[in-house]
Order: sequence, then C-alpha cells, then structure tokens
Amino acid sequence: MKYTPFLNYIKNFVDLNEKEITFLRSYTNYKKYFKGQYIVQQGEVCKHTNFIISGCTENFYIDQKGQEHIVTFAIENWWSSDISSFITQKPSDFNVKCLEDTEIIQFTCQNQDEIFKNIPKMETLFRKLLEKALVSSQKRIVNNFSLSAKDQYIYFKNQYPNIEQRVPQYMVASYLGITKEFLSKIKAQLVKNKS
Amino acid sequence: MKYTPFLNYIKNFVDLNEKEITFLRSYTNYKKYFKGQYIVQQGEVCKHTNFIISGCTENFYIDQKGQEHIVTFAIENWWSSDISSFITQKPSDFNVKCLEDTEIIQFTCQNQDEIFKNIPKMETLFRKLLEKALVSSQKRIVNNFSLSAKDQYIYFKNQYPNIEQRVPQYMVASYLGITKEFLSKIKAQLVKNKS
DNA sequence: TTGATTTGTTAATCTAGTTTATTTTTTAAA
DNA sequence: TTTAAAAAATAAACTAGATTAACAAATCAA
Repeated sequence: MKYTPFLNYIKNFVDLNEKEITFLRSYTNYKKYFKGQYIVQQGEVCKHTNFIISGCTENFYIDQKGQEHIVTFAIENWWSSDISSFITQKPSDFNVKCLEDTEIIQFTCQNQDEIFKNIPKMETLFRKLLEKALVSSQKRIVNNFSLSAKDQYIYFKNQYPNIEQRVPQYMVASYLGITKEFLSKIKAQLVKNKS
Repeated sequence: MKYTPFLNYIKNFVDLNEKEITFLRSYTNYKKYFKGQYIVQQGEVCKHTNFIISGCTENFYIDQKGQEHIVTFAIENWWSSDISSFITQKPSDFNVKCLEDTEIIQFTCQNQDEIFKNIPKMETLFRKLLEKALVSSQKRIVNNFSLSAKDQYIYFKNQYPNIEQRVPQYMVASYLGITKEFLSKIKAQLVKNKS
C-alpha cells in the first residue's frame, strides 16, 4: 500500500501500535506530483511537512539578482518542506519542485500538533530528526569555511552518492554555490589527475 | 538567585509548576567559568548542553591547515554546546571558549532525557528551539550563496547588534569567513561611503 | 612608564572562482 | 531520422577576496 514506505521509515525509530498507526494515517495524506510540478512556491505559505515516498525534489530560491540557488535536494525517505514558512505560516522564501514524478505523505501544522499531542514518541522522533538536520546544516557551513570548491564537490559525492546521477550537473553546481563552468573545470581536472 | 535568569527564560515559552521547577533544578547545575576557559574542547566529548546566564562564548574549530574558524558566538539567554558531539557522545570537532567571565546552567544527555520524560513541555520547547536554530543555520547558508562579504557583515551587525562591541574585530572576520584584513577594508569603505 | 603582546590598518601582489562567449554533446520531440 | 532544445565543455578576460608584509594603535603587565 501507499503508506508502507512511510510506516516502515517510522518503524526504524519508534514502535507504534495499531491505534497509533490508524491515528497517524488519519492525520496525514498521500499525494502524487509529476516532474516539474511545485510542492511549495516562493511567496506562498508552506502548509505541509512532506515525506518523500518516491521521487526527487529540489529546494531552491531566486535571489535579488534573479539567480537560482539550490539549497537542498531530497529523495526517498527524506523530509522536504520549508521549515521557516511552515512554523511561522508566513510566505516562503523557497520553492520545492519535483525533479522526477514524486509521491509524498504530508501533514499540516495543526495536524502535526495533534500527532505530537497524541503520540509523544512522534515528537521525540522529530526532535531527534531536527538535531540531525541541524548538525548537517552546520557541517555545510563548516565545509564552506574550510574546503575548496573541489573538495566540497568530492564531499558532496561521497555523502550523497545517489543524487549526482539523478540531477543535471548544473544543479549540483548550484547546490555547491559555484558556477556550472567552474564545476566542469573541476571535473576535467579530477579526470586528468586520475589517469 | 543564580537560577532566576534561566527560569525566567523558560517561563517565556512554557509554564512550569513548583514541582516541575524543583525537578528541573535537581537535574541541572550551575557553573562559573573565567575568561579564556574552555567549556568544551575539540577532541573531547561534549557532555553538557549549556544555557548562558551571563557572559559570552565562541564556538570554533581548527582546520587541517591550522586555521581557526568561529562557527557561532553565544551570549546571555542563548544555548551553547556542540550538538553533534552531545547527541552522539563522540569526540567534538569544536571548542567552546569563554570570551568573558561566563555563568551557565547545564545538563547532561541522560538528564536531558529525564527532563523530557518527566516534563514533556520541555521537549516541545526544545523541538521548537531546534526548528529555529535550523532556520537560522539555513539562513546563513543562503546568505553565503547570495551576499557579498560586505553585505554579510551588514547583516551580521543588524542581526547581532550586541556582539560586535564585545568581541575583537578579527573574530567577527573569522565568523564571517573572511580575513581580518579584508574586514578592515570593508569597514574603511563603509565609513567612506557614509560621509 | 615602559616594554611586550594583542589588535587593527594599509597596500602590493596573487589566486580561486566568475563572467562572457563559443562550441560540442546529449536528450527529447515530432 | 531529423531537428530543436537542453546540458556540458572549453577558454580568455575579469574580480572578490586571500596572502604577505610592514606599520600603527591599543591594551596590559609589572
């Protein structure tokens, strides 16, 4: 069933009984998007927290100069939303766009509160997920401080080996905060040094 | 009393009864450090989450090239620790050092679990704090993408107006990820453009 | 009150990464 | 199977910020 990957994911962290599972299902819903569709749009409120069952999304924004910057990618078993907009219910600064056909389980802010109130284990799970997300966000800042663009690219490839094959190269460049031309140069250099 | 600023801070978010306050106090402890002392040291496990009652700390690391990088500052009413080390209980990649005499309230990982188990409101508070911390960490990545060093400095001054007066300029440069020479240049430029 | 250490400035030179422009390759539609 | 569009590669000129080095203030210890 549609919910299986989501429930399996939860099961990795906490044990839920039948009642809790029923509750969780009734406070979330399934949705399917096609490649190119937007789950969240810059300027609109991010109404849901989304869990990706299948597919791939990019979280990006367009700055004052009109330039696109990819902040994160997300694939199966990852969460994807704009937390800032979600928790404040104010317009989002980001877009979440599907890079492939994408299936998600989602819930609203109110439903999240209900879930946490009725299944405290779920709040513990989210607290821990947030801790990890914060650690990896800080890690990215640290890498930005200390690594050259080339080393950041190598780090990216090691940490997210699945993603590079699924998205165009210019998006990887955007995620790394460099131009596509420079990433191309880095790759040429890496190939040369290996042979 | 020593605990007053801490309890006042908590009161801003959640109401605790006498029993809960007593519990909280018995599972935390007060500590005083002098300027220059380390609360956490790179290579050692970060055993506590620390709440700053008074004073100022820097969270920094030394990279392979031997360069120091300040990741965050923290002052009164802020939390300061290395989450990564705290949640994994593995050696920390960071130092937390006092830039002034600093008083803190702290608790261990086990005690945090006890607090959350006995006062679920406290876990909700921390979940929300983590959400905010993640948002501001992401904001920093975004600024890194889109802003020049000069604009990042202006942003820093607006967001943390209290900190610049309390720490030497080369530390601000380190926080911004630029050299002290370049920050000096930026400041000279800003002064020139104003007059 | 003096020297020593820490902090900040200025300026010349250098480099990682950008910009612009052109060409080549891949993908996809018809 | 051809053609158009999207993605990637290459290269020259350019710039934000780093490095180096010398000096000037400010702070501090004694």
